[in-house]
Amino acid sequence: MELSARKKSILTAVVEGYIATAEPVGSKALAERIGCSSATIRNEMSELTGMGLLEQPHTSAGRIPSAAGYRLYVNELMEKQKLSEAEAAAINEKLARKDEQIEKLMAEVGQLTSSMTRYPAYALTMKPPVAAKRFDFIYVDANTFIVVALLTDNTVKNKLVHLPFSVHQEQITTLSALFNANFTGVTDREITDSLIRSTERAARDTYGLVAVIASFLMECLAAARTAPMEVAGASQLLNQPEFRDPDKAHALMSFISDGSRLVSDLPALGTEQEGLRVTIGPENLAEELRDSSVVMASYDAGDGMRGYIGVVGPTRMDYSSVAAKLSYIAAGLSRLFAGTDAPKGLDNKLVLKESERHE
Amino acid sequence: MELSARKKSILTAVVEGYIATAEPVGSKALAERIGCSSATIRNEMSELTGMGLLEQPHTSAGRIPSAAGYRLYVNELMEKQKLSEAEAAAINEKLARKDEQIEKLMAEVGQLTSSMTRYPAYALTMKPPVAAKRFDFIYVDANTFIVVALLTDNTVKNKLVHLPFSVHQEQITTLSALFNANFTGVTDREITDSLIRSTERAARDTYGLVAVIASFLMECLAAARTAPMEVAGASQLLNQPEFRDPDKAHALMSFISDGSRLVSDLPALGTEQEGLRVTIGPENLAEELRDSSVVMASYDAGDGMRGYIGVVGPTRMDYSSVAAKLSYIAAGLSRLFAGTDAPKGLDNKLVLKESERHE
DNA sequence: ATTAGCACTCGAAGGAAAAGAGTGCTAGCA
DNA sequence: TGCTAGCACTCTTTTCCTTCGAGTGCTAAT
Repeated sequence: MELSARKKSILTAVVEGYIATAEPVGSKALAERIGCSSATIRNEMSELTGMGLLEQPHTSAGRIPSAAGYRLYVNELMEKQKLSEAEAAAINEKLARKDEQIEKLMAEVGQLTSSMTRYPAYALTMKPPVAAKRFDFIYVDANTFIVVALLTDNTVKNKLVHLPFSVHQEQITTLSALFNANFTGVTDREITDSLIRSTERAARDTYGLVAVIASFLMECLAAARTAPMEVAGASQLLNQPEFRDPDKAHALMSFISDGSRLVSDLPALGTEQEGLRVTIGPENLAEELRDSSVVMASYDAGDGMRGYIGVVGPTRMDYSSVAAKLSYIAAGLSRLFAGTDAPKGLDNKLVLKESERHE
Repeated sequence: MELSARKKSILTAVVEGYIATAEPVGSKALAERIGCSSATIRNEMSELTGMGLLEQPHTSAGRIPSAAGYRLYVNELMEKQKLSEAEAAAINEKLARKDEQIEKLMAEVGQLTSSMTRYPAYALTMKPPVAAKRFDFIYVDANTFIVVALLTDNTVKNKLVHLPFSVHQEQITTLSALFNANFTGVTDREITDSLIRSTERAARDTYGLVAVIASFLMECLAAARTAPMEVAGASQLLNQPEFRDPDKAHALMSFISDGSRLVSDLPALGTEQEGLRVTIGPENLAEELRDSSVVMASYDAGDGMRGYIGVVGPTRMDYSSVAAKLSYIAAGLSRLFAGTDAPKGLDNKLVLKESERHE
């Protein structure tokens, strides 16, 4: 059922008023803004309450939006807000010098997001499965060699291996050839015991060397896929009046500080609109988030990777402003990963397309 | 001036009572424990107050320890507490399976420390300067090669380089030889412009390749030295009654969440006793820590590295228990790094001494 | 030196009253 | 029919006052 225009503006005004002040909004305050008397507003509000879009904390208080009210506001009523030039400039400046390794970049993006929105923020990247493209074994000395693996996502992993016995250069070379033959193009799930056994036989490896290197490879491949989740600015929660109760604050903060809990619940839900997803209060799966809202934006991290940034806050979150900021940052990140912003901090004569580096 | 034995036990009782209850301690409560009447206690407490060891929140309240009182308690009165077997077992178990890269290890140690003490914790490692031991350049294709650097701390760093022009295998080999000749044994401070220039000339490098690789190297060396600082469990603060005021909690939490602020102030102060250092309230340099105390323990991380773990809490911190736990964890870490605990998670037939891996 | 006793202080807790904000409803008006 | 003015009513918040109790400081007695 479609709402009348006036109901819409009343709902909008209640939502925005409540977002701004954290106090229930009364009819009198709206009369001027809507352009009719407070009694009329009261009637309308009463109906909106009946429809489940507004709530009354108690009989003689103003109205606050219900989860459904927020949802309607976010879906239909909210105006797309623009960033101030100063804000845009601040974001651009932060993103401009980003040529670091991806973990650091994510950590800084998290902090940027948190400081711009004044809510706790998280940042993560989802990667597709990877495999090794090639192996190189560097012979260091009789007891030492280095395994270097170039992965399909163009990251490089390495491992220094010390042995309690001697090997010859040729043995290393053989091993290298075997790994290049047997383990390239293989994802972590495809590394089976039988693959390891057969390679061991081929290498005449009685010391478990193959197994060690294979398990190193599996670890790398698994790690390359799991998202490094960054959480920043958890203490921003304490700015919000709804978290002046330390117990509530503590509960939510422990939850969001545990990245794994957050990430396992987040991507499952909500529908995405223009790369933006808003999950309001009880829509959240996690019990701990039932009084909170989550706004997340996604961006294209290149090579089929998808990245996410988001913030957590009370349901009374400034959705409009947060959405604008997240979209802006996400767009900046997409651009960054697309490489149209040349990575800086390197000698630009070279225009190296610097891959993600691993340390 | 030396305190009488009775004054000492009164001070001890006040400190421990206040630590336990967060309430000012009155004379009546102590009478039984000390073994004389409350009036006597009052006289003694009055003198202790005069000496600046105790304080009165207001006329008709009990006494609480002053910073000086805590200090005296920590230095002379506090009994070394032993861990319960369950606690020790929990720590051992956590530390037992630690063969990961150092950043992850530090993060987990921080979390362990925080969860054992119920205070926010931090963990960091100070490393001596490092240099490269050897370079290997892996030719991938005409436009791509990988630089692998083995550092003196036995970590391996690598970088994938894409070129907008072609190179031959031999050019890469030449470059490799030059880097092994000019850049091994060189710390980050010693990489000068003139060194880069002369290498560039020797390599007939007109594309700035040498500069790019050198700057990569500098970054690695610098990063290898700077401590990765991990902060964990900041939300534990909210368990403490002194941080029920959200503003205070927020102020301190933002401070400790910013690792750099913390690390710059911490190591400067306090005197270390048996690897343990306690900094009480106003002894802290940082304004934000003036109402808080910091306890840190150091451990030997091998290869001349020193590691630190610590917790931040109210001045009314359970120094005795925290000190015991930190010492135990620190000792465990020293043992871990000394390698007497064999790293697990690897095929033990091999007894690989696995170096720190870099990704 | 220690203790019992007592007057005094000051915060905490409780409770009634007043204030204030907002509603729901009814009646009147265009 | 839709809007508005008015008013009684509800419920929270604030304020103020009292009471209570813990604890002190001091004095006098042991």
